[in-house]
Amino acid sequence: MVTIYDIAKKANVSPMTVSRVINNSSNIKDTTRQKVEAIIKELGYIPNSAARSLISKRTHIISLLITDITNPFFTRVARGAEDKAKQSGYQLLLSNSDENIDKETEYINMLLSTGVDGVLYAPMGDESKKNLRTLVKSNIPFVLIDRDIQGIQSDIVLGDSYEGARRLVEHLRDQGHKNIALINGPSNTSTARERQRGYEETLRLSNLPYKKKLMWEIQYKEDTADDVIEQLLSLPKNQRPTAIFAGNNFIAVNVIKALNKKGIQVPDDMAIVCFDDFEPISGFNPFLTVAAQSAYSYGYMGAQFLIERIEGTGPKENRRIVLPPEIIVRKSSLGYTFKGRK
Amino acid sequence: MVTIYDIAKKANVSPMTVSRVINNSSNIKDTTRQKVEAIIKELGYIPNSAARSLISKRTHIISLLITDITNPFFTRVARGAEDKAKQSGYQLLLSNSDENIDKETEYINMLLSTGVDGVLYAPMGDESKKNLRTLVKSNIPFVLIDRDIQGIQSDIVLGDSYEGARRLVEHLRDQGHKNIALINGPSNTSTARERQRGYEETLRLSNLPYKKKLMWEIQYKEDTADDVIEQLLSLPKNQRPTAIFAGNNFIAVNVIKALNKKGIQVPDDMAIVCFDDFEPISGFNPFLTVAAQSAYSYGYMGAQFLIERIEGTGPKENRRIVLPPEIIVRKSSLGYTFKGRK
DNA sequence: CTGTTAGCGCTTTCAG
DNA sequence: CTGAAAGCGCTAACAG
Repeated sequence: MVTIYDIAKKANVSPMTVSRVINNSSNIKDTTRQKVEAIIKELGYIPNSAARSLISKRTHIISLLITDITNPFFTRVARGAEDKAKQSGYQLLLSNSDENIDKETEYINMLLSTGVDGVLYAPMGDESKKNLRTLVKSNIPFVLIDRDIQGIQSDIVLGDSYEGARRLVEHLRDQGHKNIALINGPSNTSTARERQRGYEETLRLSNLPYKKKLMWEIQYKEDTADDVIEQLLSLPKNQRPTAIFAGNNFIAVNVIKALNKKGIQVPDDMAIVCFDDFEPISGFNPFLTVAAQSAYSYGYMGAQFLIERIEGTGPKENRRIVLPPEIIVRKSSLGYTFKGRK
Repeated sequence: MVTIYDIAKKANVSPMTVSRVINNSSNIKDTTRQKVEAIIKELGYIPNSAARSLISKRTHIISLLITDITNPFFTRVARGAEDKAKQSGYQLLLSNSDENIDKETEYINMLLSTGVDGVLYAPMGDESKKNLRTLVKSNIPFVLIDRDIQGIQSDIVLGDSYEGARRLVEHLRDQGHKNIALINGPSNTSTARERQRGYEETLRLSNLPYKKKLMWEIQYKEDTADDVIEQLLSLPKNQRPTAIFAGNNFIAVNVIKALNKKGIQVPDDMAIVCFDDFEPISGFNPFLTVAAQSAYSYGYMGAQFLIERIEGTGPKENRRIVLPPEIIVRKSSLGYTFKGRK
């Protein structure tokens, strides 16, 4: 391994001078600088970042803690975060919590000992609060993305789940649907709660009575849609839903699969809408009507805010960015059964 | 920041004893260990990994260098790599080269200075050789995934592109297609070359003459499919393809979009097959006939081999794992035009 | 079983 | 503009 001492010896200067050259310090004679730079190149010297971190307390690594990179939503969050990180000279550490609080906690501990400069944090749910408290105690900057946690002060970038839900349900209503079911994600996430609020509010304002029997809650990751569908289909004909609002894209997929098993076709026999688009596939064989979120921006802006916190630029007050979802109407909510009934 | 000195003072032992406790060294009196551990917990001590790395030359970070996390294929590679890394106590640094050699080189330089323990490397193409040489020179272990590079010695995990191509083209032939076009990725990747070889070989063995005019090469990331489709459609009727073998999933999507612009419907007017599935969406609205690769395994096994290299376990000889693709026949290659013609 | 010493590679501080 | 000394937090090597 080449060190500044090797460079120094060969250049007949002190290690300190080499350090100054590396750090682009001013107050260096041009000829000295050139001589040193030549030798650095010649020997292929690379600064040892462990030694630097030991002094600077900075690693230039930020952690992206999400629930699952495999979800196209988070894939794009990751891409946005990575692009911004790279631009600013940071690297991105990837962690999947799998919506599991223990796994999340394990990662938090790994992150703390790795000494990341900050955490871009999509919490699995309200239980994440204890992990966030750990970060606060350790003085590690973080920015929340996608899901809000009550009582935690930080910058946050998320989507308007309430508004998206409202517009999705309005769309179903406008298609003539009366019995609209909600199959939501777990209510320990702010997004699920907001989506439910939007759902209930829209039904209320539309004079569509909402019934507990039409409202279900399942996990984002485990597929337990079969049970729910079983229950929904066993309702008396006049109460049975003709449309389903799924909490997110994965739930929608599982719901559709469960429906298909029962011989129910989407959209002919059942309309489906959900949150989160399926890029990049949605571009060519579009099927699901969705409230698409600017996932890339969540990552990009989140990383930007985080880096500003790390570097001490950026405002005193916490920023809260709420991005509007875009409703994209596709086949899954445009069945034949209700066409023209409006 | 809490250090071993703080712990030592409070426990009335030497820093070295604290260090031994942290590292689960044997030869520690049980009472001492317990006393120290209690204080570690009390003060919330976390070992400083920069200081450790400075001595051990290990960061317990491995880099995943891929072309684009946004491609579902690489998303799953990443997931596999991360799962294995976590199991073994490593963290994963994410880097997207975007099929761009300069970006890839930039990342290699960042990695070198971060001091990662190893690189799980999906090279953008043959140009990556110079970056691989850099790693070799710096003595950083790496494992290749997905794409092979001539003249580089290392463990490698990849798919059988030749075999997959053969079987996709045979499938098209069996559907009655005579004029089968190839729209391949850039020939500076081993995968594209192998797929082309499989394509040519199958046509030859099937006594289907292959023509230069039916063979095209485009980028994986830039969408230049429109030009190619324009050219293919302008061929005289008896030479015009009725089926297209696309080099990968992204190319297939762009090809389908380009066809649609021209009013050509898939699969009725044109059959399409390609490499790489579109998980997780393929599960419910399946459309493309594909040669699906075990992307997760590439990442998982690749990470395993890499960690074995890092830790000096594992065999002397380089391992070469070639995983067979699975052909999944779906709508996109089952059009009406040729049905029953066989 | 425990402690002392030295040093990993770099930068801060102070002196010239 | 340049250098010497000290130390970041930890552990290897040796001593007891």
